[in-house]
Amino acid sequence: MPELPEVETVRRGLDKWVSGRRIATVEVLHPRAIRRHLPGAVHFADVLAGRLVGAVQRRGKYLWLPLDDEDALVGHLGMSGQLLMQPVEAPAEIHLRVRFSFDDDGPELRFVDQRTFGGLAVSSGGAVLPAELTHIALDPVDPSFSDDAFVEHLRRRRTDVKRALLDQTLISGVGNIYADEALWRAKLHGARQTDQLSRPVVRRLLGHVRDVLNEAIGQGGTSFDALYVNVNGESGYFDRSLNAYGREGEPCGRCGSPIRREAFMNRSSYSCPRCQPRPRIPAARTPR
DNA sequence: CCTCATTCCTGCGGGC
DNA sequence: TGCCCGCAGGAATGAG
Repeated sequence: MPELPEVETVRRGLDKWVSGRRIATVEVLHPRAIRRHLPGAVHFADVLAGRLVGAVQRRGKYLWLPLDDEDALVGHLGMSGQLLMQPVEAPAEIHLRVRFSFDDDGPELRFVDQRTFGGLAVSSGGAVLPAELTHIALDPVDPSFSDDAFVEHLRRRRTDVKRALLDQTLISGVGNIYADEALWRAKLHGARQTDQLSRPVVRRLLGHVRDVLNEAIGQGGTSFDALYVNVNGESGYFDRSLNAYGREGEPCGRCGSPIRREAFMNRSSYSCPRCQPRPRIPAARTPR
């Protein structure tokens, strides 16, 4: 499940392996992988052939390869997407969706994606910031991220704090895993209402979000299975550091209470029943 | 402008 | 042995 640390790990690998190289040919093996590229697969391949790749960029869970002539190749890994560097002669992966060769005949770039939630698209004139990403908020690792603006914005919302953390237009890069980890560190239940949290509490929570993301980046991300890997096909090992996510029934690292799992937004939330008590009024929705 | 539910997709594992 | 179902879940989309 690639979130910011996993995408950043991929970005670093891509930057090392494809920046400065010129794309030769592009082969689209599954149309769904380029569904966001409205002109279609033939145009996608044609417009990328011969383009020089610049320094690889990232915002939240999106990454993009700036191209000469100010366009950009935008990518999102979705649930199971991988961007892999492979020797040209390596056999095709089962879920290989798009393949890029380079004019130096070196290793090729492959987009592999089992569940096809991810995708690639060419953004016209999007080298600095692709138009497809303008609605995505800065991520907390970005030097331009404003902590003050985030605190005010979140407190003006009327929703659960976990929903807010997952809202990419409010803060980007946080997914289910790191939301649960940050909430555990902040000793907050995800169902707490955003408009009832004090500024210091929100600020502290943001600090934990940033810490957990940075620590995970330092360890090459989290991986529970082979679905998430870096460009060399290796898994990160931050999962050894997880305190809440996926640990149902295991003792809380602070108080020893068994970690609980609750349904939330058609997925799972993990938390400590003692450190993170459920709010007394789960969803008191008073008309304004 | 919000807020929220729905939808996309496939492999895996549990239950019967 | 094999089938069915639920689960994993990021983000676009549209309704209200």
